[in-house]
Amino acid sequence: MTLIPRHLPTRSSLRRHAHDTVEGHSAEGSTEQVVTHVRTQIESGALKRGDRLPAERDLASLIGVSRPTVRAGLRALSAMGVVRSRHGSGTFIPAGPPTLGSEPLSFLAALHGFTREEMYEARRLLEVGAAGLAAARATPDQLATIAEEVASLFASMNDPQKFLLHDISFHRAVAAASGNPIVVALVEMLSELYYGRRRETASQATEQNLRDSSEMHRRIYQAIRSGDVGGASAAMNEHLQKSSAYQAEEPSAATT
Amino acid sequence: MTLIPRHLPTRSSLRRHAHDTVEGHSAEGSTEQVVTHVRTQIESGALKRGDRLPAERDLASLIGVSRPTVRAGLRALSAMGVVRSRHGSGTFIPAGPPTLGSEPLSFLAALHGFTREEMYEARRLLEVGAAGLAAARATPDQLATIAEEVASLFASMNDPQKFLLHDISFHRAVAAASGNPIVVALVEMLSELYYGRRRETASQATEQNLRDSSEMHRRIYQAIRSGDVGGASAAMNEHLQKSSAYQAEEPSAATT
DNA sequence: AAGTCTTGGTGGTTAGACCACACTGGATTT
DNA sequence: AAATCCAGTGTGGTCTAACCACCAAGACTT
Repeated sequence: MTLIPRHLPTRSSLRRHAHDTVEGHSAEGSTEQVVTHVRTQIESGALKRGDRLPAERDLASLIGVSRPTVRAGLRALSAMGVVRSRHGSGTFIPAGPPTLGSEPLSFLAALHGFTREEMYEARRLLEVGAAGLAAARATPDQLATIAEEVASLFASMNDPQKFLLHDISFHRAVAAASGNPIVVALVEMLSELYYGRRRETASQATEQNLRDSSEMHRRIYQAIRSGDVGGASAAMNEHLQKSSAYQAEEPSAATT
Repeated sequence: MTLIPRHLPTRSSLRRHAHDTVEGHSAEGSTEQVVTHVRTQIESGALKRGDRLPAERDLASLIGVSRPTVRAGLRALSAMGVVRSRHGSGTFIPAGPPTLGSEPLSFLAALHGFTREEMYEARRLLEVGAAGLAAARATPDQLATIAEEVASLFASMNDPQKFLLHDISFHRAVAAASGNPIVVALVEMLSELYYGRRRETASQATEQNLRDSSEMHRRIYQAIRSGDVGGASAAMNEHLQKSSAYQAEEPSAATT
């Protein structure tokens, strides 16, 4: 038996042990405690959209962990979009519409080699349904937003990059008109992923492509406006399938 | 004028300045450098699924930041599911199928008060299409997996919790049969969100509910097996709409 | 009264140290 | 000789202490 024990209990380890005993959560890391704390505060209504979290130093003493640990938890929450830190001002819960962020999906795409066809297909499943819901529920304001984007599409047929931006905006507007915030978040996530990829090759689109695309967008809008659920779904379906087919024939299609 | 300048340029600030000059990335925080570094390594193929990242200390000296900063970046990547750290072993890129994780969506649900109907609707849009794809593409193995889950559903009609687990597994299996990894990831994300909520109220389901549900699952399977795209979609649509309606009539429905 | 400057509080980063865990390979034991 | 044990080494996890950069609001000056 050695005379000098290798692992003396330190202040921190004792504190940790006390926590385990009190909370009963088996093996919850200190960092997880921070995330759990914030989640609890949110679920209990103590933290709402737009609220500011306590300062990191205060959170540290409040939860009973060190500041770096608090920072680790907040960094994780920040990566999930739950929280957003502003240097010098504090850490806030974003107030805007629910958004998921496309970064995780973007990493997944790079790691698993998602193809353009798979991306279009996923968008198709989701947006065909979204267009149908929009046809049934769109408010006049939402219809106006969609109509504006259609107009912008026709107006930017000479600028593929600008066209792409309005293309995305159109699909977002349709999703918003579905009235379902989850659908909005999902469509936005996929749209951003698509935009990040398409941006590099958008200039390959011919003006004829853009003209046809504008026309298809217009048909989608008209179906939504007239409350034609089946027609809106069918038009969206046709649009996304044809767009995918167009891009498959572009020169750079082989690089995938 | 004070004799002692308050802000002397330090080594770190000088180094930071050099970075800005060299890279040209305006105002990219040190932590972002870590994320960007990993992303670059992934996109260049230097890091693949299952690979192990360099040790944090090595990454720190490699990128030119401190270890806590490296840890912050890795923590963010970990929250996005890009990376997973195992105490004592190292930091790895998960090797399994592409997954998004439902935690961000769960936070969003708590913050924005997503309703059960909205969750069911989002699932419906996605899974109706997924069922159609499955009918067109399912391999014999995938069909077998779906059939097994149907059998398990019938076998666990007396245990609502068990039934719920097989219910989720069934829908995951259908999504997997769609052959589209993005769809799989999205369906899984929504399914986990649904499971986390339904778990608490699953016991309220009557045996008649579970019997009907099993029967609907069976019909979905049969449509997929016979390659009936429209039938599979319609069956899935009916199933999710009826399930949503069932739950709306349960006693605890008012708590939402 | 308007502009400017100081001041306090906040997140961002660094440094060094130590602990807890996992794997590996040699020493010990059987 | 084989099985077992155990210490070493490397890894992520946490802590302490300190400083920097930024922001907003109050105090000061003009």
